Amino acid sequence: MTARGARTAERSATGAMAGVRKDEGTALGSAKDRSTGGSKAEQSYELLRSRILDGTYGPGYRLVMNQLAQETGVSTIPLREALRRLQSDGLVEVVRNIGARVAVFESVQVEHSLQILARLEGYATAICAPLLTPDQIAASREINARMVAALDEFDPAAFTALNRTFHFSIYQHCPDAHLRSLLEAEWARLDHMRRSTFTYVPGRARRSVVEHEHILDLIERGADMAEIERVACAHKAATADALHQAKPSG
Amino acid sequence: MTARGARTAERSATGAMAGVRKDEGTALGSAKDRSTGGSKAEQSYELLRSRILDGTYGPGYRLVMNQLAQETGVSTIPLREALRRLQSDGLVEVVRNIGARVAVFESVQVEHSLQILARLEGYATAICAPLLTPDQIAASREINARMVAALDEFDPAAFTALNRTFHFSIYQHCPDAHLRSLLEAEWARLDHMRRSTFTYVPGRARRSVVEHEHILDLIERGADMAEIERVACAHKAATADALHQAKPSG
DNA sequence: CTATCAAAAATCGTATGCGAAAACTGGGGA
DNA sequence: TCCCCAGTTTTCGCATACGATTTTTGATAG
Repeated sequence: MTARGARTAERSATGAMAGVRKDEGTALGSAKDRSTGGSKAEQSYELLRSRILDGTYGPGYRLVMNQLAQETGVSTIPLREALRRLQSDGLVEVVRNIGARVAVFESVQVEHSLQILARLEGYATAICAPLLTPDQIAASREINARMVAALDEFDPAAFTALNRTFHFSIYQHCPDAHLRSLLEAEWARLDHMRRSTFTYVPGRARRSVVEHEHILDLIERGADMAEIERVACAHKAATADALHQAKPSG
Repeated sequence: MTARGARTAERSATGAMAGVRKDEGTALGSAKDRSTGGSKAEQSYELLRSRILDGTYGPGYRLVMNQLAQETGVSTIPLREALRRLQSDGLVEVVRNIGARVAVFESVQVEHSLQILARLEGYATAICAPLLTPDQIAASREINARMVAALDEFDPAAFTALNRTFHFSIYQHCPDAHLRSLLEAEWARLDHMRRSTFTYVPGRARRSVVEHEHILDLIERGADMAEIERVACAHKAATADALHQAKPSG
């Protein structure tokens, strides 16, 4: 081994993130952009991600680095990193020497993602259940009530958004940060996929809110974690199945 | 479509100047390496990842870009991408303007990861079960037999490696590529974590191979997917529980 | 001897520029 | 008419260089 690297890994074992707060500097990105995030790579990642998720860059949209650089005012290097991260997230597909484009999903993958999410969410819901305070349960119940309202107003978009908010309200304090991260990534994928193939099974939403209430009841009465997991998993798996029934063509 | 026209690449505002040519056959830079491994970013990713997973770069090891660049012969740009991807994988922690270091895990996270893996693996095993041919089942059974052999020879490392091989032999043909990707990432995390806190519960391995056989039997006789999922999930969750019992301090 | 501050070192962040690989386009031959 | 091939264009890949920020250290006052 090279003796040169002997001084590595010795410094500052604490290494915690320092709360830096330094403004002033480059002329390109507007000042507020920097305050929100950190590096331009980070900002670019957030920007591209939000644009993909809100549909500005639809499925199949080609993300050309030079073009994006000119558009956002940053150079290609931060954009490259952002695209790589989005690639890891599964939101864009990158081909060497060809380019990157927003991922295109087939409808069957929505079901796949829902099934994966069912498992993760079931587990997360179960381990978070004993940690929830009555206040938090009430807040979740209130979100569910707003879902009913969105349903009455025939607002599928709001319903979907609230659905996500509902589930995150349950496992937002999940002790396993990695699990939270996986859930967020999977929800993001799902949100984007639903933009590709807009899927909405009519009868499903009504049952969904009923199941939400059931889950909350189980949590409230301190039910067994295994049962909560089973119910929460079945809840989302039922959505996947409903989708499968509605679109057997794939 | 619409994205096609607005390009205006705007290149080569500069004429011909400073034709610097570099032709050094460095460690990663030789021409034939490109055909084998892809881009240098990809190669760097694979290299760093393998070194982290095989323990060359242990937990907490500081990954200094300049040093890595000098060591591997590539510039910092591909290394940055590699580190970002490893960050997404959860194998390294990157702090802005500070540096990257190999992630350090607490023993409780091994249990968390095992629990997550249990859910994903249970589902994957279930949906792959009807797709397995008798030959493939026989191959999996043979791997399980080698696990028994490793157990008789008191070779925990080989046992762990075979355990991974066994499970991948079942869901290697999983129709959901994303699920495969998640499983691989989670296994990688787990492999690395086990390097941090070497965990091995004595009695667990024997039961593990028995449960493997049980899972194979269920697959062979075409059992219900729900039952296969339940058993496969319980199999790995039992490992997590065994760990929890053995180390209540974590 | 300790605390504080300034200068220096170390490290990351990103802009610029050039080379290389793939796609596109046009012309020539079967 | 269709296929093949060479030149052009577009785009990514990455090496270098410089700027920004953080940490460390050495000197100095208390």
